[in-house]
Amino acid sequence: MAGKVEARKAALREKLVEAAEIRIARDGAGALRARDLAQDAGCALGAIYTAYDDLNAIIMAVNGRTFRKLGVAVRASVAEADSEPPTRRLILMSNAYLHFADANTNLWRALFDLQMQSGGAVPDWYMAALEDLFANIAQPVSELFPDKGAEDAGLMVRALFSSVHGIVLLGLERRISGVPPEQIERMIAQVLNQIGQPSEK
Amino acid sequence: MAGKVEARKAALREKLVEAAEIRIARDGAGALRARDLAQDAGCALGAIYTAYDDLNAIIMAVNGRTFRKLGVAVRASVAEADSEPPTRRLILMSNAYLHFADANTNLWRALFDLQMQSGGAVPDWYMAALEDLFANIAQPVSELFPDKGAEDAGLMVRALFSSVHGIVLLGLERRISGVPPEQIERMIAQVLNQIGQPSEK
DNA sequence: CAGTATTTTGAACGCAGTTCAAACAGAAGG
DNA sequence: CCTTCTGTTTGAACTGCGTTCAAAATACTG
Repeated sequence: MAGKVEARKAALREKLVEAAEIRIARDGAGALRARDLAQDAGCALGAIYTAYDDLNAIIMAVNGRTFRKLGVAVRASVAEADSEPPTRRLILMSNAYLHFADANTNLWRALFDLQMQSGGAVPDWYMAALEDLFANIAQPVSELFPDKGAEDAGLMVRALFSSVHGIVLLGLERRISGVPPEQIERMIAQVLNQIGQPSEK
Repeated sequence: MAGKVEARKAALREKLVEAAEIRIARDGAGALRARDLAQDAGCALGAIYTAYDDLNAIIMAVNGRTFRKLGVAVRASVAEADSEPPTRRLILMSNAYLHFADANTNLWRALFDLQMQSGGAVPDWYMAALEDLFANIAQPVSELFPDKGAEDAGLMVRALFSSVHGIVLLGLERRISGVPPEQIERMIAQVLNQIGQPSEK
């Protein structure tokens, strides 16, 4: 039976990402240790490297799961909000983004903590996951700025995502921003309401 | 002579930050190695730890210099622009921020890459340097939103800084954003012009 | 110049990620 | 049931890191 070995390896991969996810969520991606992981997954140290190229690959696998959860959270925030005005929908999604980042800080940080040195190329599925996130805000943006061409609209989508990301990023870094979490929502709303306000004719 | 030893230590500290700055600028803070640093500074490995607590403290010292240079660049961008409208001044400063980050990517990244685990507290001068950065944009913001109270204005200042920071951060990460650098300016302008537009009254 | 205090040094320690020779388990043949 | 062969699993060992600290070098003092 050839599938037996495959199945075993798949089970190991699964156990490893699960263990890694728990540890990253608790202590951050920087504190992930191969030896701890082997212990948690009940495998030998070397076994890790039969399932993944290196620790970074495991972090990337965890990132894949995190992206999925983040996508679910963001989409859920506007699932029942079709009839809300676009600015309101942007705020709902941004707040969902904020709350996800706040509740899963270490996992969320790992998403943007790609080990910059290693290799260089980001996997395709990673880019695709980001595009998916962008896609959520493309609709409200096109409603807000119907006159913009495809290129400008695309830039605006990225710009808005990046803005909210920046506010959440520095906002959650209490030590840096000095802003308590409950005020981050207000900052997002201030910026998005301002952006979404109708132009003076 | 007691000052002799002090002077020597001060010279060593200086040589170490300079060497560290060069290496960080070239290879990033994550690639800084104690042994390389000792070689560059022409001192023994252990000597590093007579001048600084650890490598992190040296990175922080480099961050101090980077903050000063960044402050100079941002202030210079609006030095002759007193009579420009506030939105225009915000855009000028943001572009200066972008260009500084683009030209000194590794040094700039190190500013926000504080080793989150170590200690926890950020030094006072670091917070003060950030406040200085914020202070630059407080003036245009108060002109744009004269009705906002002190608290809301403060939040808006932080929100705008964070937004621009986010746009620059993800924008410079070509692998993530897929946006060529010359378009980042357009994103910033789109967002700030939108925010600065007069309300429909 | 001897003796003492201070500073500087780099070998050594502990702890990482990763490798790979050896131990092992399973299948096939005798 | 044992032997051999094959592919898998293992964890000791290798390398490279930040950091320490006993010893060597240097500077001070009587």
